[in-house]
Amino acid sequence: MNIFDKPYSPKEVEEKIYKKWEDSRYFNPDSASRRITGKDKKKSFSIIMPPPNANGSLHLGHALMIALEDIMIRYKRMRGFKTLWLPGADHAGFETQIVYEKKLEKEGRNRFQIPREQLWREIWDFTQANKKNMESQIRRLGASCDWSRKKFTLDEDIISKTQDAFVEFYEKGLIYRGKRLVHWCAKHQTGFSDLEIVHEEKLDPLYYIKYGPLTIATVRPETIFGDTAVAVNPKDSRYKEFIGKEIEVDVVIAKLKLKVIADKFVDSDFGTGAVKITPAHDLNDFEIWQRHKNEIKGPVEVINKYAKMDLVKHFPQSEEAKKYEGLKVLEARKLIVEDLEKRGLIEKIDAAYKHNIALCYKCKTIIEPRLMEQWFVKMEPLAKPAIEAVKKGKIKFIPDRFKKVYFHWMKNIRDWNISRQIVWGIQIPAWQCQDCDEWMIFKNKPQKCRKCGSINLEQDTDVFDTWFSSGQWPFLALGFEKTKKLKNLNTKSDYKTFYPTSVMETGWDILFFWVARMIMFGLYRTKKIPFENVYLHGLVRDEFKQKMSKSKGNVIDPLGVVNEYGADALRMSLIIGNTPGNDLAFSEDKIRGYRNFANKIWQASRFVLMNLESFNANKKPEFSAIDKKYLKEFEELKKKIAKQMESFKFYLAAEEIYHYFWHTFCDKIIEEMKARLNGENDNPPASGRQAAQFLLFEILKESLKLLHPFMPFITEEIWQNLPGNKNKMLIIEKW
RNA sequence: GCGCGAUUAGCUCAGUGGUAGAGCGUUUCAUUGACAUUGAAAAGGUCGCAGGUUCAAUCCCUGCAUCGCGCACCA
Repeated sequence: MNIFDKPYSPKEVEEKIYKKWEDSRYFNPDSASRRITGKDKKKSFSIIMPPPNANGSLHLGHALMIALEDIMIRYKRMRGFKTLWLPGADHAGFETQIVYEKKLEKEGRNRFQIPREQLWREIWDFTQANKKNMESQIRRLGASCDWSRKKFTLDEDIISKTQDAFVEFYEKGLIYRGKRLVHWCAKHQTGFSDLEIVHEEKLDPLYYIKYGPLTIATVRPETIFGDTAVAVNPKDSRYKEFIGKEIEVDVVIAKLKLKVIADKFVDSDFGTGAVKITPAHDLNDFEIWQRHKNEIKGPVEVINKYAKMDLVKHFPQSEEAKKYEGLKVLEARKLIVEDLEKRGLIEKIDAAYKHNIALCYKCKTIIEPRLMEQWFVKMEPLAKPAIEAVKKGKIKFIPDRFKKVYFHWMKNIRDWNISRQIVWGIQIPAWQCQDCDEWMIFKNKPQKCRKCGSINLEQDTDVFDTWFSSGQWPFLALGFEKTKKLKNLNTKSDYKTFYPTSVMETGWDILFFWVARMIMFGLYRTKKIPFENVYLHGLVRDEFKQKMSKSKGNVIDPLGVVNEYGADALRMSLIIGNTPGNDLAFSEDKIRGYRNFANKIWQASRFVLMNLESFNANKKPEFSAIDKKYLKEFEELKKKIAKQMESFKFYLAAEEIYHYFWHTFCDKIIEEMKARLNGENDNPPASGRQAAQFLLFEILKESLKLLHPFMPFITEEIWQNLPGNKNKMLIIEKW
């Protein structure tokens, strides 16, 4: 029975072929490289798959990532490299926790009422189920990754080594605990790093408030209770006489004695040129306080973690204070403005002052800066070598322009708050004495407090920012051991063979979150770059360039597409027309086009095979001039495509082979050969037919190889049905 | 505010210092002989605007405009 008697059915073929690949174990470099010969056999090529978040299903962005990486991997494997693509899944700390919290909400439950261990277990089960589902989805997309090496970011060894890193950083002085203003989301009840907040332009009233003898302008009058000073620019002649003096300010619930200080930060042209200083609730004011620690009073916290007023403790004797207690920030703002107005203390109000406010990136709740003790990583010493490595070209960015964005961020980097007040993550190995508050950093619980000797020690309940562990993913996933000397490592160690990895392929949107941190951590811990190339893909958008989102209803499910049109068609439609760093407009029309192309490959193969009667592959026929021209052309095409593959121009390579196969091989060569295959216009008939057969068969075979990285399933299926290819597999053929 | 992109055919995008390219779409024609998931052909572009460099600019430089994005502690 000839497989070409039926139309090509991706659904049947793809699952069958994937199973064959897995059974062959050729995804594993140890098996595959034994079968491939070539001068590059000893060289390795490795990609660590960015582990998808184990909190949902794969979306088109994942499909794009899989397609790109599989193309590189298959190409290099066929080129004879020892090729490893290591798959994994990410526990995705905060992200997963909020996905799970939404689920809890639907069930009428609340995370704050669930004991820590139980919540952890529940989320664990949740991620395990997602993980399994995602792995099968990755298979459907044709990923030739080595499943025997798959890793999860909460595997025991990963947790352990992440904690080691924290201890090591601490010992080297790169970690400190500090009471700082932290970006706090009152809804999620956790602090964030600078990257997890977004800024949004907003119009708010700007209040001019009589402030003792001065007038100040503010958008947050409710923080007035926490004011500890007034600042002016040292050069501002209007306020010269006040500098260094104390003024008395009526803040409704009390009279505050505040010192006037001079600081260059203050812009004389803004507002009145005098600024109220609230170190507990404003990042700038906090910094001003730090510069004037000896002159003025420190932070007075008047807003609590629920973003509600909390001031009676500071003003116990004030009756008025009780009125404000427990009010939400915005309610308190309204009330204080009313009260100030009653006292004639509001000078004027600019109704629509345009400014930027900080929001939680996830729920868009207004960030309430809050004074908290957290663990911070000193970034500057880590950033320096990471900037150098890119500057010197040890790590290349594709596209190159992202270097600039990277440098800009790295040069202005600030210390990184890695404490998160959630349960889903790797718990920080820090222990606090309950008697004297001393902190100790050890992998395991110390016997007793080093300061007071108490045995009453508790572990920090906070967990790491998930990027603290993902930042170390490339070397941790490859089994890096800090404790052993490198030369003592088993020679078969994956770390030794595959690190530094060849390419990190991921979305540009996580350049700072992830890529930059991997470079910093990699250089610091392993003394090597974690990868040689960074390939950054863009966002997959809908056909109108709109972001896909559930609420817009324009989400395309990659698995739905695979079921209807096949993974090969999906992959082509994600690759062609998609340049690195740019977003992609995606539509079903496009997929249909490549489904048609798959059919074209099928039909062309069918035609060539149908006409192979009495063909002797071992006997090289006499080629005509035009035959030679075609063969030469094809050789040139191969070289061109190889060059494009090496320079990461997959969109060009794919288009090139697509165009050649359809419009040169099918439309021209096959059409021309038809007459010769039928023995027409041929003298003597046999040789012309032989040459035509040879030519068609040769170009078909070689085209399948060129197409394989892009469309692995259909090419493999056809390959195995070519005469003489029984039990042979295209996946390990020499390119 | 600082920075980064983009601007080329109806749409989505490539591209190059020397008569403009692809895919999709459109129009016309063809066709039971691998394939209608097809073939042949056609229409369609002052390559955002203004200067400059050059023998020659869509490409290099400068400025401007429009759109998009990133970063950012001016109350």
